[in-house]
Amino acid sequence: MGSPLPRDPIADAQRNWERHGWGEVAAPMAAITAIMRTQQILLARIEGVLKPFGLTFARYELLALLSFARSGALPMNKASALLQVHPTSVTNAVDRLEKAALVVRSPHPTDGRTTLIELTAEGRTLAKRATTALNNEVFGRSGFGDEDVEHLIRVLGDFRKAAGDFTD
Amino acid sequence: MGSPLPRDPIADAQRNWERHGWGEVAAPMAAITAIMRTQQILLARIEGVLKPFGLTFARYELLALLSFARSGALPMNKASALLQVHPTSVTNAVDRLEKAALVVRSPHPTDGRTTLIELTAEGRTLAKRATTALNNEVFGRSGFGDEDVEHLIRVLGDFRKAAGDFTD
DNA sequence: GCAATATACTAGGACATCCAAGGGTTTGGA
DNA sequence: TCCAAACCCTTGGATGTCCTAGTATATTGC
Repeated sequence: MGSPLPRDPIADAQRNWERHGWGEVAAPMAAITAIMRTQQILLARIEGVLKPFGLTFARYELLALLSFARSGALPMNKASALLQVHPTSVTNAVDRLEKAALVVRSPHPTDGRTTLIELTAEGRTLAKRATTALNNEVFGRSGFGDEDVEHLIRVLGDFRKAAGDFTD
Repeated sequence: MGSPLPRDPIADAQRNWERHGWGEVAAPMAAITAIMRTQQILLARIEGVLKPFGLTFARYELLALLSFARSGALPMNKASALLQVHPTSVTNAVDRLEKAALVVRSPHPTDGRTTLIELTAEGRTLAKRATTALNNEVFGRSGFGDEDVEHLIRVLGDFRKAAGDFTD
């Protein structure tokens, strides 16, 4: 999107924070800002790999989730909970996936309120192909060292748990 | 948005990856997914704090950036580069900030292509108040330990540099 | 058994991000 | 000098996220 900057803008922000008397929180501010930016970079890479498949990350996540469900189907509310996104976001993703014939909506057998999302054969195939691409082109070349990966999993896991994501 | 899950969905995904023969990349996948989710949680907290000020994070970042510029003004392309977002995102943010009378657009004195964004008095005041709130309610209570913060800054800094964000 | 409450999904709206294109301004090489 | 290439900002369109209702179906409690 732009050429490299001569200096790290987040390190600069951290210095500005310190210079203005916020030294106490300058480091956490920098860490949080770095997380935001890293997410942006990673998302762009992922979307780039998924584009040829006609998928976005949101839709891919749903496909992948369904592909791991024993029956290949899940209630929408379950998907919303597991993906940790708003129910309307799932509705949105399912609308588009259904248009692409990758999933189908079907009524829940016993609960009339619930809608099941079911993977189609094409959906399952595409999920597999997209997963291979992502693993080869993004996750397999994350740029993070093995130790850093372990550290990230632990630190962010603790954070997410403290934030109320899960009990465990 | 939902109540806590009984189990960590990312740890489950990692197990699924391993179970399907992707053990090599399961850990980086989990780390990356954790970064995405952590960003989502942090963004929600930040937006929650900024809402009373009538600000979003994107607009706040622009205000904060301007407040650190000596003259309180910056060219739009400079802001785009420093915030590392697409130029159209800056246009969008400036449109709204200008409607709220927090910034003003003015022509660049020597380059007719460039537009300067300038902080108004209210903009400067609001930036200061919002910064205090964010520092007290988010950055000051990040939930990350001091060592983890240092580690995050280093690891993500290396990642961003490798991704081409800056030279330094 | 029936009304009140809780749940599930969807429609509409506000925002943010990016990409593709278009119009105006500068710069640089022929 | 002058025109093509480069640069800057904006408009319009596609997506995604969330929130706030609104409708339909289940569950609960009296």
